Amino acid sequence: MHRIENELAPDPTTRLAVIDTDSGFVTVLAKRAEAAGWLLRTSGGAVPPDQLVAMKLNALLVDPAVLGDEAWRYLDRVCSLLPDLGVVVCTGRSTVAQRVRGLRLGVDDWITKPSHPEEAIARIEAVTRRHRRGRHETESSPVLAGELEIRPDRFQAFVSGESLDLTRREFELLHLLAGTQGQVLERETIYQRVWGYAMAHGDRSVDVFIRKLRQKLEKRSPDWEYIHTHFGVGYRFDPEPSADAVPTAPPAPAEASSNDRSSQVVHKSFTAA
Amino acid sequence: MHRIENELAPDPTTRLAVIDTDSGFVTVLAKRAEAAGWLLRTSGGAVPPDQLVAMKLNALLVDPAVLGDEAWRYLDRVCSLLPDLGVVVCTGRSTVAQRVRGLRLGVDDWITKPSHPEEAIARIEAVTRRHRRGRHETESSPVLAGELEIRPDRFQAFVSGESLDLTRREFELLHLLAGTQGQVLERETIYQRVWGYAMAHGDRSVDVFIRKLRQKLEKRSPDWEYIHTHFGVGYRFDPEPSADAVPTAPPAPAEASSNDRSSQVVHKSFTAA
DNA sequence: AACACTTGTGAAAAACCTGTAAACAACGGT
DNA sequence: ACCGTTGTTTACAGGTTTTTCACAAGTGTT
Repeated sequence: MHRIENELAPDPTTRLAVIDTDSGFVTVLAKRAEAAGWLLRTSGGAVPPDQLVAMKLNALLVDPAVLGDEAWRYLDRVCSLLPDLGVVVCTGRSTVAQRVRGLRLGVDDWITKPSHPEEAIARIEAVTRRHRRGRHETESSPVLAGELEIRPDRFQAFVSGESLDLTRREFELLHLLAGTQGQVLERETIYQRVWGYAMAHGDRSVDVFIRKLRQKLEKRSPDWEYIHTHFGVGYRFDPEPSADAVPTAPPAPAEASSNDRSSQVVHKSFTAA
Repeated sequence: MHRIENELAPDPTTRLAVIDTDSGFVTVLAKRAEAAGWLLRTSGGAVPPDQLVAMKLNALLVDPAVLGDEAWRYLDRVCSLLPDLGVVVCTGRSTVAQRVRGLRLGVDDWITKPSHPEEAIARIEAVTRRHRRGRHETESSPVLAGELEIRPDRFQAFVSGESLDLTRREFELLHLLAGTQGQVLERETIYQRVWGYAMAHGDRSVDVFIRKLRQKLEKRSPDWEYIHTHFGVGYRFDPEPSADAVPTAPPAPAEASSNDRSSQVVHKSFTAA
């Protein structure tokens, strides 16, 4: 079919932190980043490296001016502590010597203000792109949800070790949903992210795949409900034990239980917009 | 066909090609590059992408001015064919739009003349640094998998001392797979890593080599299955004894078993479902 | 209650993927 | 230039997945 290559959000989760006090610049940047579907966090001062680790960032944009005397030391620490993080420095004036020093330290790109936000974004993209290629392509950290274990490295989901036998599309749909737990996603959004291009009007593919997913989930994990329909809107992924599940039972599949709604929330803490 | 020589060595040095006619700039750069021990090749005009492949470059510095009208097309082709190549563009004047376009295309950095050679070098370094990190080390230590012994020092695999008679490609494919045991690798990834450049759409080389590998594996190690197909995705290497293998045998192939990194024995918790 | 619209469902059709074999091209050595 | 080996391309059969479609069932509104 026709694919309307949409440049928007081919990568669902770029996590960027900005350390800068130039509010005008940051605002524009934030708008652009949001449009691209990035997760953004801004700070007006140095963020301790261990906090950066906790944020699981892909890229960091920093103006050393806000770091004061500690700037070089800070950059050095960050770069050597987080070799997988893309670091872009954005300064007012700078000398060749400074830039060379920074780049040698481990900074990936160094741009100077006034800088067009679009270019900053493009450079951050370039840096993270390179980065992603370096480290093993696929985002391979498993996701847990209800009884489910979603393993990107196998393109498959499991319940207590048993595969759901998902096809590729099914897996990608599930992975997307699980990655945005608790959020209602519209069909258009889902289609765009999973299929990679814009959904044609009247296309029911998403519904069909949701059904297939529900079937396979039901088969392996009968006592949980994962995908909820929001009439007129879309779908929401949120694992919860079925109302009609046998709480105590002789053929007790009791082992589950431990997992309750509040504990799933893990991810969302990042978007402290 | 000129080529930077000596493909045999693992080659820790940076291999850089420069496409530019600014002899002054190039000369200084060359001096600096030589001092750093880099292998350098310069050209006054576009170098066909397949020649770039043969050069096994780490980085390419190019002034689009010498490419004329073809510049964008050329950059696009090079970047998509060689996603692992660090590409730095170096122009006279340029607009934000041009730089953004370039970076989006896959260019890693874009600097403008007049540029201090030291900075150019530093940026090329930054661009290749990323890349090198991800590059899996050409380990020469033997790998054990099922009944297999894979010996990179011989470019060959053995079963109880007997060679599988793998060709070079076959060996590299097997080595890659064995090095990522348990993970599903997509064809594109496999091709990229083994062949060194991007897979053309519709290329079946990977499948064909998988079959050859399977044949040779079957011949020497009939009771094991090594390569698993994941429909719509790719292949996964995970040695496991065939279902139909003779469990007890006088010429007992029992000896294997050492390898359990990919624990087939999934922990089925007492879910008496 | 009737209506317009949205969503669930099952099955057929179309598209796609993989294993296989064989032809073809490129290369290296004699 | 010839020949065997290695790597690439192509064609096809058989199977799997994805898309499409018609209709049933459900939801919210007038």
